[in-house]
Amino acid sequence: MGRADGSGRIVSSVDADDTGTGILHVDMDAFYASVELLDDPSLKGKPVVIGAPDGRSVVSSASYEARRFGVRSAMPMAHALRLCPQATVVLPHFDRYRAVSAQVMEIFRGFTPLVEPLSIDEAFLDVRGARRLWGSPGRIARLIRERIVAEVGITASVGVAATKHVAKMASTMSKPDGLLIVPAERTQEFLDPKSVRAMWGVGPKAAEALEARAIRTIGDVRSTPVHVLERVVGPAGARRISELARGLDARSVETERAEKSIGHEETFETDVADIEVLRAELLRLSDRVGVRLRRAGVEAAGVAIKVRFSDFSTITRSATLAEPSAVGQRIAEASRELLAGVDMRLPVRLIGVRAERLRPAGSGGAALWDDDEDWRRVEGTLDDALARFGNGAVTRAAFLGRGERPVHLPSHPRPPMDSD
DNA sequence: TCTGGGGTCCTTGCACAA
DNA sequence: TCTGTTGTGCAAGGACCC
Repeated sequence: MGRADGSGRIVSSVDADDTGTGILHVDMDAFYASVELLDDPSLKGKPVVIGAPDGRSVVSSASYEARRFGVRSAMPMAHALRLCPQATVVLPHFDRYRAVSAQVMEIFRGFTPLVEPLSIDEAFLDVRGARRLWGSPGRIARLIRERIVAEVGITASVGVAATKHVAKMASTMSKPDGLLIVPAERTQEFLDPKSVRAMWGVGPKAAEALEARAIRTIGDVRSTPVHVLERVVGPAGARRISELARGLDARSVETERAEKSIGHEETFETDVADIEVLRAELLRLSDRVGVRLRRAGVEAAGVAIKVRFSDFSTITRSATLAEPSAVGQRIAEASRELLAGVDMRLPVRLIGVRAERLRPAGSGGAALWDDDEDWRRVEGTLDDALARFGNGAVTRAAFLGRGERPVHLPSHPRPPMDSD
C-alpha cells in the first residue's frame, strides 16, 4: 500500500501492488495557487494566498508555504493575513484556471474516455479498459502524474483503488505531489483505522454526532448496526456510510452530468436595508442567470431566492414559474415577488437567485394519457402521444400547455387502497 | 476569526389525488 | 359521501463538497 514519508503524507513505492484496482482519483495540488506560481515564477517559495484582499472575502486557495502558517481554504482573508502577514495576496483568474483545467482533463482523456470531472481541479478515471494499451492502473497513475508536470508544469496527487470512495481518500492522504495505491484485498485494512471525518459525506456536524456515540473510526462505523447509525445521520446517510465503511461503493465513473440548477449570489460590502437596492440586485443576478440558462440551452421551471441577514441567519423562498423560462426579466419578476414575501427584519448581507428544475429549452409541454389502466406523462404534444400510442388505446388525454401548471397524476398502477 | 460562491443531496412537513 | 392510506411533488432548511 503506502508508507509515511515524513512530511505527513503517505505514498506508495514504485513497485506497489495494484491488484484489483482500476479507479483513479486525480487531484491537483493547491490548484489556483499553483497556476499563479506558474504564471509568476517570482512567487515561488513564498506564501501565496488567492482571494480578494478586502472586506468580507475568504481564501480560495493557498500555497503550501502559506499553509505552514495555518492558512486554509475558506478561511476569512482577514484571519489568514493575521496568521501570515507576509503572504502575497493574488486576485483569482478563473478563466486561466478553467483553461489549465481543460488541458489537464485532455491528458486524462488520452488514457481513457471514462473521465468524470468532479470540479475544476479533480476527476475520477476508470482505467480498467486501458490496461492493454497503457499497463496497470498504478503505471497509468504514474504516467499521468509525469505528463501533468511535463506538459502543464504543476503537480497532482493520485489515489488508485477499486472504488471511487477509497481512491478519493487515498489521493487526499498522498497530498501533495503523491501517489497512493490501495489494492482491493487491503481495502478494509486501509479504511478501518481512519477517522470518520475522512469519509465522503461526513462533515463536521455528522462527525460530531458520531463521535458523541463513540463512533470515531471507519472501523467503528462498520461494526455499528445500521439502525443505530440511522438515528445519527438519517436513513440515507446511514446506508451510505455503512456501505462505504465496508469498502462497498457501486458508483461508476459517469462522463455526463446534467446541471440541475444555475444560480448567482453576492455578498454586499456592507449590509443593505434599502429594498430598492435589493430589487436592483435581483435584476442584475437574474440577468446573469438568464444568460447562462440560454447558453446551456435550458429553461427553468422554478426560481429560488436566498437572503442572508446581518446576523448570518439565512432563508430561502422558491416558486414555480407560470411558464418555464430562460429570460432574465421573468426570473427577476419571480424573484422580486418572492422577496416581497420575506420579513425584512434585519439588513441584508447576501442575496442570491437560483434557477431550478432545468429542462431543455422548448420542452415545456407534456401530454397526459390514460388507457384506464395507467396514467402516463409523455413529454411533447398531444399529437406526439397519439402518434406513439394510437387513437384507439387512448380513452382520455390532455395536453399541458407551457403556461399550465403541471397536474399531479400517478405514473404507476393505482395503489390497492384506491377507492374509485 | 467571523464566516465567498458555486453547487448537490437529504429530511421534514404539507398538500393533493385517488 | 367520508375516511384512511399511499404515492408524489413542492417548499424550506440544512449539511456537505470544492
